[in-house]
This record gives sequence, C-alpha cells and structure tokens, in this order.
Amino acid sequence: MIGNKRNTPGFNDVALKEGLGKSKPHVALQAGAQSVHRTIRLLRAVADSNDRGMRLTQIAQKTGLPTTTVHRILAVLVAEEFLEYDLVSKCYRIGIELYAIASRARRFALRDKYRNCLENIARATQDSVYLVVRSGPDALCIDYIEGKSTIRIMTYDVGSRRPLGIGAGSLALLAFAPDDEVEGILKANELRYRKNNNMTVSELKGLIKQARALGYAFNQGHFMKGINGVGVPIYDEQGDVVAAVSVGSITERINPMRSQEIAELIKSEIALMR
Amino acid sequence: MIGNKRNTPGFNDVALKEGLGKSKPHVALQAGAQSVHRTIRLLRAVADSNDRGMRLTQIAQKTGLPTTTVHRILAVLVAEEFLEYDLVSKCYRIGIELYAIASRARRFALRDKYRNCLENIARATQDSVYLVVRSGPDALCIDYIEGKSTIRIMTYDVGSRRPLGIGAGSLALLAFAPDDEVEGILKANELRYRKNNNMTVSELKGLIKQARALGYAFNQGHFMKGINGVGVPIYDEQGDVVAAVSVGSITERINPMRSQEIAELIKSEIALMR
DNA sequence: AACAGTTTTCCATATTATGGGAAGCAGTTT
DNA sequence: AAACTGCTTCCCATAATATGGAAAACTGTT
Repeated sequence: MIGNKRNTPGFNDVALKEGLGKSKPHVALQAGAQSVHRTIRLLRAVADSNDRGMRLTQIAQKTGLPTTTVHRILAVLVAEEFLEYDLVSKCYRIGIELYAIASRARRFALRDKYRNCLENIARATQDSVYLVVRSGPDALCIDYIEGKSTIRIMTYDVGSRRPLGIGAGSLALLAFAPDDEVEGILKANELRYRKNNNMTVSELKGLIKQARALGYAFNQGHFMKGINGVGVPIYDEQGDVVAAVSVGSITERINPMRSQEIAELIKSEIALMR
Repeated sequence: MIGNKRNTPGFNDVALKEGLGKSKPHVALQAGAQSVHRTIRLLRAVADSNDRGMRLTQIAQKTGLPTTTVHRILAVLVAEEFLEYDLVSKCYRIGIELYAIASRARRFALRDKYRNCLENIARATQDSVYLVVRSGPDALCIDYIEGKSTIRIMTYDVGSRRPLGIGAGSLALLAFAPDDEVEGILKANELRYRKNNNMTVSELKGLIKQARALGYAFNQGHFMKGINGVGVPIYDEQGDVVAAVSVGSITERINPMRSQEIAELIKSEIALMR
C-alpha cells in the first residue's frame, strides 16, 4: 500500500551514441522508445557471452536494469525465439529467429565467404586487412584482421563507417561504381569530405581516375598522414561492385612498387573464391 | 482540441503463437511488452523483403501498425544499427549490428558451413535432407532441402522443434550424446514422448541401442507412419555431437539396405567438410 | 504550379511498461 | 530435516512511456 516510485524513471537510456554530429540539439534522439533500446541492450549483453550463456541476474547486473524488467523483456524474446532459454541451466542464448532474420542480409554473408581470403592475405602481407561493403553513401567495414606490425594503425572496427572514397577499400568501392552513381555519391558527401577529411570533390575525382587507371585503389596518405592502403573491388555475377578488400599499413611498408604486388595478391585471392 | 482516442488501444498483438499447448490458460502470454513484440514484427517484415528493401508505408501496411508508431520504432532500430536506412531510396534493410549479434551464435553457423553438404546429399538421394542441432531438450532444425519426390512429407521447417529422439536426425543427436545426458533428456521428455508421440522411454532406449550398434540412427516409421529416415551425427573437435544430418522419405524409398547406403553417403559428405 | 503520396514532427492522452514487494524454487549448509 | 541463501517468477498500483491522430514538411509526378 506504500506505493512505489520508480528508482530512475526517465533514466537516460539514450545516452549512448550521438557522436555523428547530427542536427537536432536539444531534442532527445529517440523519444518514446525506451523499451526498444533496452531490448537491444539485452540482446547485446546476451550475445557477448553467448557461448557460456547468461542467467537472468547476470544480465540484469551487466545492463544495469532491474531484474523484473529484464525478466519481462527476455520472456518476450524467448517467445519470439530471438533468444533460447535452457530450462536446466537457466541460461539465455541467441535464438534461431534472430539468426534467421540476420541471414536474410546476404550482403553481410560476404563476411563468412571471404574470411579465409582475408586470413590468407593477412598471413602473406603481415599487414591489416579489411573487408568493406557499401552502405548508402558510406563504406561499412564488415570484417578485418589486424596486422602483425607493432604499430596499430586505424581503429576501423567492424561496423564502422566512413564516407565512400575515404580509405583504400572505400575508394575502391567508389571508383569502380557506375559513373552516374559516383556523381551522386560525391555530391552527397561533399560536405563531409571537406569537414571531416579536409578533402575536395575534385581531389577525389583525381583519385578515382588514378584508381581506374591502376585497376585498384592506391591511397598514399591522402586520408591519414603516414598511412597507405591498397583496395581491390569484388564484383558479383552481374558485374556490380559489392565489396572491397583492402590492406593498410604505415607509409614505409606500402610503397608504390609493393602496392602493385599487394593488389595482385588480393586479386588472386579473390579470384579463388569465385 | 478534440483529443484523440486510440483506434485500437490494447490491440491483441499477442495473438500470434500459443499453439505449443503451454499451461497458463487465461493469463495473456506476455503482458507488458507490446512494443517489443511490435519491434520484432517490424524486423521480420523488413527481413522478408531485405533484397529490395522496404519503405516506411509498406512496412506499416504489411504489419498493420500505424505509420507513426512504425516510424518511431524504426528510428530506434536504425540508431542502434539493427536496421540500415538508405536516405536516397528511403528503404530499410537489415543492419550490421543485428548481423553481428547473430554471428555470435556459432552453433547456427553450422548452417552455412554444411549448406553445400546438404545440397550434395539432396542431389544424390533426391530425398529431403535436414540439418538439426540440439537446443535444450529439443532438436532444432536449422536448415533443410526438400526432396524431389512428389510427396511432401514433413512440415519440418527451419526453426521447428521436436523432442530429442523423435525423428531420424533428432535420434542421432540423442543416441550419440554422453550416457548421463541421455538419461536426463529421456526423463525430461518422458511426458512429451507419451502425449505427443505415443512412445515410451523404453522404446526410445531400444532405438538408441540400435542406433549405436549401426553407427547411425535409422527410423522405420516409429514417429510417423510411412516415413523412414536416416540420421548421422556431426562431431566437433572435442568429439561432442553438435549437429546431425538426416534424410527422410516414404517407407518404400528407404528400406534397410538403402538406409545403409544413405548413411555412408552422409558420412562421407560430412567427412569432406572437416 | 497544383497535386498526390510519403515521411516526419508535434503533442494531449491513457495504455502500457515499470519495478518494488513478496512468493516460489533450487541448491547448500548446519 | 530444517534453516538459509541466492535466484527466478508472479503480482499489481502507479505514472512514465509509448501511442497515434492531426498536420506540417518533403518528394516526386502530372
């Protein structure tokens, strides 16, 4: 009868990402969607320890949400088979439906397909290797292997984006796209090129021309000082570019001559996958 | 100033699945979770047309939810990268985060790994082929290929479950599990065996013994009249059973002699995958 | 330029999600 | 066996959150 006030009522769940410098200053980014955010937070938590599985209280602790709330949401996720629940161990794991839905995204399946390929290239070059796909006006990294070199170069994690053209793999995606699309992309990204990367559209056009002439994208520190990269496109059956593999390292390791060799290596590894 | 009453306030979103004959009669299955259910509904809708992508109104139409609500939830999903949004075409697609989370479920990745294998077996036998994994006390189908035979046999879709031991693949999972686990599973499923499949634990023990002797599970219409099946286990590096491949067809097509051949075929195809 | 279709914002409303409390369950320890 | 401990599940009053109609802002088309 005492009634209950919520501990942290409008708790700032949204305080996660806002870094992209979008407009809308003082309007909360996603209002009216607490539970959806929370649901996703729970899924992430479970996925992080999927092999051992996670129990209710662990999940609650990890996410900082009240046990009751977690329980309620997890029950739905289990009912929808987004999660599996083992009655005996009382552990939650990723469910078949979540997997089935994700599988519909064929483009990301390239990751599995080219995993070996990346590994071979990484072994041969000892440098960092990246696999990127196009996502709207961006290049999206869907897999990468860190180089053996002592110097960590980019923080270019899976899921990270940059404007098409910025970076070797990204440039490959752009340069080998159809002309009319290239125009649209350049225009759409013009502002970001200038603000984030200190580059102009005409500079990019130069790089595109060069890439087309070479047959691969060669980035000589254009985007980040001291970092060079080589990017090679991957085509689908229709001849459209669907992804790109790139190798990046410090300038000294990737001079023009070696860039040629690396490009050939990537091409031959890609060819094996067909 | 007229105020607005919601069209369909407590709309019965939950009326989806309840068929599993669970207890709890007159208590709504998942109360207090409308938005989570809706979120999942939206994800399904988008996934269904992922190649072309879907636009807001289409999604709203397909799911029967008000545009505004859809818009709000989709915004969150995009922010969390569960979906991608193409500014130009205004289309939504599966996002990288959803894929990344699903990828943590290694067990389901068997599906990709053995896809070719299933195809080869399907081509050679012309019968239906299934790939199942263990999920708690159940066998869970994660992939299948329908046979060429004119008679559609089982509706054993991806995501469908049955108690471990019921069905050829399912029996293979059970029979080649460690003894102590087998005991636990049999006990846990005892009721279901009897109620749903009209079988006793001791009958199952007989089948297990037979399977162990043969080196594969052979189901001669024990579970469904007129349907035979052959199931072969797949082991991981530690020697634990992680999945099973099975072939099923009408009794006439799978007699004891052919079952032996099929088992050998499956085994050799699996061996190629190592 | 007018139009039709779609996307996005706004906001009053009450339905739905919330979370404290407590009852149930295991699994250990005395 | 009983008492204890930690975890899971149920209950339900409360108000914060999600809701969806209305209308504004776009977009593309005739």
